[in-house]
Amino acid sequence: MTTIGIIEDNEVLRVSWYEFLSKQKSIKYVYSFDSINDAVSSQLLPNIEILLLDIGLPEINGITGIPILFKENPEIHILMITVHNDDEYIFDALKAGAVGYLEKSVTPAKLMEAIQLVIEGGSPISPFIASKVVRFFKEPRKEEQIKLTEREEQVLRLLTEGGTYKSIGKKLFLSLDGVRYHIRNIYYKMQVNNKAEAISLAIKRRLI
Amino acid sequence: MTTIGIIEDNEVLRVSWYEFLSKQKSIKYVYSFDSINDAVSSQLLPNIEILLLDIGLPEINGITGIPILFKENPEIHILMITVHNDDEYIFDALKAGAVGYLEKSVTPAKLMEAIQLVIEGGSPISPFIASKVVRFFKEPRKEEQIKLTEREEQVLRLLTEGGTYKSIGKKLFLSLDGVRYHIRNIYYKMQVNNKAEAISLAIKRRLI
DNA sequence: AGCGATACTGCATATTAAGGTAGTTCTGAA
DNA sequence: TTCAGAACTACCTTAATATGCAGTATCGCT
Repeated sequence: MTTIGIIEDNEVLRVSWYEFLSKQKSIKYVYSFDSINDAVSSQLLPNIEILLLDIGLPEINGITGIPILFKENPEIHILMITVHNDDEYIFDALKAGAVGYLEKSVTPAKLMEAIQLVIEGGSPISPFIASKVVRFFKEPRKEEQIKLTEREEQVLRLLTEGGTYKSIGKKLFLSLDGVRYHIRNIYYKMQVNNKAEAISLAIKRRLI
Repeated sequence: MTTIGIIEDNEVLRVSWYEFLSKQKSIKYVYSFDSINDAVSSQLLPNIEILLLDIGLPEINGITGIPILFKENPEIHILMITVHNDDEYIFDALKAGAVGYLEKSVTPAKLMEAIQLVIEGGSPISPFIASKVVRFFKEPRKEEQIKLTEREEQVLRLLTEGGTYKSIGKKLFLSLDGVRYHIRNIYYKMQVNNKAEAISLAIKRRLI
């Protein structure tokens, strides 16, 4: 038995979801609001387990509202619901801590499936949105991947952690010049000429 | 009408999928192989649009096989199929360019649904796997958020790009000591004491 | 007018880093 | 056996960085 919340400014949609969800036997209560502020001032947020959150809201939009909602209830599971394939917001929503991302056109059956999934600890993400996320990970499969030796990787990792030549040498049982030697080679391979650039590139390209 | 490939070393599974997929009217051909090498030497890869790829394969495993398969057919859509929730491989597979990630326990109906999705450009990812991906994006919440002033952000950004104090000063019309001043404050706020740590943290926490 | 916060500038010093050049040791391929 | 390369060690010079202490200018607030 779950308690669900809805924040959606479109009355027709809000009411129809409310009615639909209220009928489900696995759902105990359904609370609906038309804005973030409305939800917060209702004091009901702490009771809500799963919240369906629209992105396009008046005053405070869904994305910026996420931290506010978490402040009221750190345990809440937020499921974003979006009209168009609001690409640009996906990552912001996920970063802010949303657990899933559905399109508004979702069928009631799929909605219930998604809610069930959230309860079980899954993340419902509609497949077309997932493909954006997947593309995010895809690395330029091209040729010029920077190939570092094992030793160089160790050194680079310690560099990114803020190690000095001296401390790295101590950890890897190398002389100061040994460390220098590797760093020179790393810089050459990465086409950079200082720590800062090396670290940025290493993290961005996930070399470490 | 689609052409599907299967690479799976477990004969029972391979045959049963083969039989099932062969019966589907939306599928033209199904080719099945028991290893990456088998698939490559068959010369059939260029004809395959969607490939179901097992992770646990003999000799060359699924993940390391991905680049090899792409070499034979850069347009192929690879759908990973895994036994256990092989968490550790998800990101590697996505990085290598897989479009989706399903569990072996998937029902035939869901499998067909996934294939259809791939054809339409989506990414089928089972929700429990998606939740791992989602967690990857999640940022540490407000309280630990480091708040930098605009000026500090500018300086930090230039630092991560490999700028020296001198070059940063020139760009921001600051004296060397002006740059120093901001960097001191940045380090204090970030609780670090050198460029390297500041840059790593800045990128990881996406402060810049 | 005085206060505190913010945004700098200046200087001094010790440490760290970058780049050049050169020599050693070991290993594996020709 | 010889040769190349990798993985170091060594030394030198200059540039860049980290940190401490001191001082100034501006702004909003009381």
